[in-house]
Amino acid sequence: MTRKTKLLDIAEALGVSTGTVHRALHNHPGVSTMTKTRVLQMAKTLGYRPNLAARYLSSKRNLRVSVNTLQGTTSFWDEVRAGISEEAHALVMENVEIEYRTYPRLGEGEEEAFEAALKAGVDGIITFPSRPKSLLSGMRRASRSGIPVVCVATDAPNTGRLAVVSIDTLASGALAADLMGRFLGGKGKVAVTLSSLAITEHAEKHKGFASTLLGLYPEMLLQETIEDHDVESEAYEKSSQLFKQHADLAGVYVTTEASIPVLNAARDANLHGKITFITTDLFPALVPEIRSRAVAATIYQRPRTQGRMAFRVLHEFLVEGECPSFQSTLAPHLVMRGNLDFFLQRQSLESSPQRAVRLQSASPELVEYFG
Amino acid sequence: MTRKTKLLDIAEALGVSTGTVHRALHNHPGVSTMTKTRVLQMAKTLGYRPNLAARYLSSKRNLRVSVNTLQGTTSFWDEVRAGISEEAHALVMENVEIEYRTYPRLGEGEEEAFEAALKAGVDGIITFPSRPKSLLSGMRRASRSGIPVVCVATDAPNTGRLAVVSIDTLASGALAADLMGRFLGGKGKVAVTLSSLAITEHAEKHKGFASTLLGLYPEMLLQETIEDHDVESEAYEKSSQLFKQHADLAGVYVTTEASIPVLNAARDANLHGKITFITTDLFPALVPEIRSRAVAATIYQRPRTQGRMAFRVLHEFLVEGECPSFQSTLAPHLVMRGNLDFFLQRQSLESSPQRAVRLQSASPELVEYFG
DNA sequence: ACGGCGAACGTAAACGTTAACGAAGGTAAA
DNA sequence: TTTACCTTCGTTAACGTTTACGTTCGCCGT
Repeated sequence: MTRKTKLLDIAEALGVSTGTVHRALHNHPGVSTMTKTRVLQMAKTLGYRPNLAARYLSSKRNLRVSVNTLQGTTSFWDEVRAGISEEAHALVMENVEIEYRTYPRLGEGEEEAFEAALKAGVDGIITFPSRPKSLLSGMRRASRSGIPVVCVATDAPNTGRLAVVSIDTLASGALAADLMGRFLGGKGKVAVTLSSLAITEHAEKHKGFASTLLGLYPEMLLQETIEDHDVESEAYEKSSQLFKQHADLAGVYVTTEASIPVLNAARDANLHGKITFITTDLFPALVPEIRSRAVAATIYQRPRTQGRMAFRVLHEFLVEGECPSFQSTLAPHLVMRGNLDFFLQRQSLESSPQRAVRLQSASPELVEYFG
Repeated sequence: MTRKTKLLDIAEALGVSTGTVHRALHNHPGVSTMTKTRVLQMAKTLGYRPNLAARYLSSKRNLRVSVNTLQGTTSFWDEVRAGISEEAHALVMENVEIEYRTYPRLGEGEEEAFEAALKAGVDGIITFPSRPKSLLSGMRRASRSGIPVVCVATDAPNTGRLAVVSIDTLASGALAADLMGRFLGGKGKVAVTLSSLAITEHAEKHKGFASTLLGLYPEMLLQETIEDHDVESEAYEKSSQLFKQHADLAGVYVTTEASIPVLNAARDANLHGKITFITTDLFPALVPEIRSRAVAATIYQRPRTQGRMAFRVLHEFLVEGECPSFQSTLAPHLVMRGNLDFFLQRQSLESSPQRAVRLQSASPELVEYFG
């Protein structure tokens, strides 16, 4: 294989200077249409690919990305932010500044945060579009200005966003359904509780659950769905009512983040050991419920990995002008009593990443890490 | 925050030249002990961290890594190699050459491949130590020569290897046990088939399965374990015998790669629908078994991700002199009939990674990707 | 005293890209 | 014609590290 072609190769092949080639390749002003097309053509035939090391070394601009997420009452978004921060830190090469903009509740202050990020002139945005409609205008504008926006956890369709990183929602629902069917021996009444069918993410999980359950376990009965709008009291009230109406309920798939109120409602209705629960996410309050086997299984949405992926996609686009894919869906992890401890251990390990250094051949310049 | 300290900063602070600083930091000859310690001290107080872009741009040495794995009859190792290749390709910055050395069978040609890699003078090795004892001498030598070795899929203890990337084996076994217990309603006879208890990986899976099963489902009975040594006929014979001896067997956890012979033995013993199977890995022949529900669930070991992680760890060490951790364990994925299709779709997507480019702000230099 | 020889250190040219500045040439206004 | 001002392009100094090569020294042996 011949040496990699560089700017100078293109320049010499055309009898121009590297400056002209650079301007042509980057759509900078000051190049005639003729030479620009000639440069582009030659770049293509020579198979030019930029040397990122040289590019970074030369331009000391630092990228600024805004991370707009829910405030961290639930540990989910803390983990997402941790994943983003980790991946950003791993890119020692680059100089990335991360600005966190959080909003307290679903849809509250979401649009303002986005506008603030735009006004601040960031180079890219990672956001959780809980209310896609309210963000539509802002995201469209960002798209037109060439500012890439990556959605995490849930999609915002038709907004011109660069990419979306999320759990495979259909697969999550389908897995929950198949597990539920197996756990219950293929028969019984089951129900789903979720935040709101208006959110793409939850609607798809429900769809995956329903279609798989009906397809694989035709003897099972799916009751009507509960929407709690992420309000704990609403979750408790509505599920209490559900348990009252269906005393013979065998299983519940809880897609809500507010799974504790649902469990409490079951406990108060004296259905504690009688209902098989499959929940979503993994947070401290859920741990004893899994350990006591009140919850049969929970579907872990890997927030940290979602954060890492989101940043990686955005960064790759900012640096290279392309990104791996428009849609990155992760397979969820299944956590049960059996492997719960391994998960908790993994989490605690990840949150205090003690970097390993090999004494023998470590460069002396790295001694600082020992402290 | 002040600007990053560079070589020149250290040099000026001490009244020496950048060349001396560089030699001191890298243990190169030609520096007095006095100045070397002074440089190291100053580097630490100034918090020097090398600029990797400049480093790479300057030195055009390319890294060579050897990947020693099993020949790709099973799709597992093909996926591992694909993951390595993917991650290597993603590092556009660096110039990494990957040399694949494969051996036909477990322990056959393994040592020779390792010696060949050492003799070829590679900068790092990724290997699958199926017979850790046979590799011990070679790996010890590699360690002394400062050549990092990363183990994939299974560990090779006390060999001085840099790191190991594998599935969390204990968690895998524990998850299988908990699922088995739930599927079977907490009672019944179950058995385990595996390759060999001499392989760390399989021994740990068995340990996780056994302890979780006995701990969580005290009414279940665990029969003695079958070792098939990765020979298909042996797997068939021994499991046939098992089914004959225990006609009331309720479930089998198949950790072997040779799960098909076990399923066939059950079919020939007319136990087809009566036994709940939990298998390992996901390969074409297993797909119809899952679809027909002969296999209740399979534990997917994410070979591609293992490959990616292995390369990433090795690369980070080669470039930065440190690595994220000595032990990277991945959580396995659970594949059932419900989410099978999503997994197959994901695999096919990953194997033909169609890169997405955003037309609007894509640099013209990237036009080549459209072809 | 001379040459030779290391050890210890300085010097400067690479690596490929970016961006600021300058120099041609042409056109339009004075 | 001169002045000014574009457009189009060439020139060059950064960016921080690596590395080959030069330069001092002091020391030894003849």
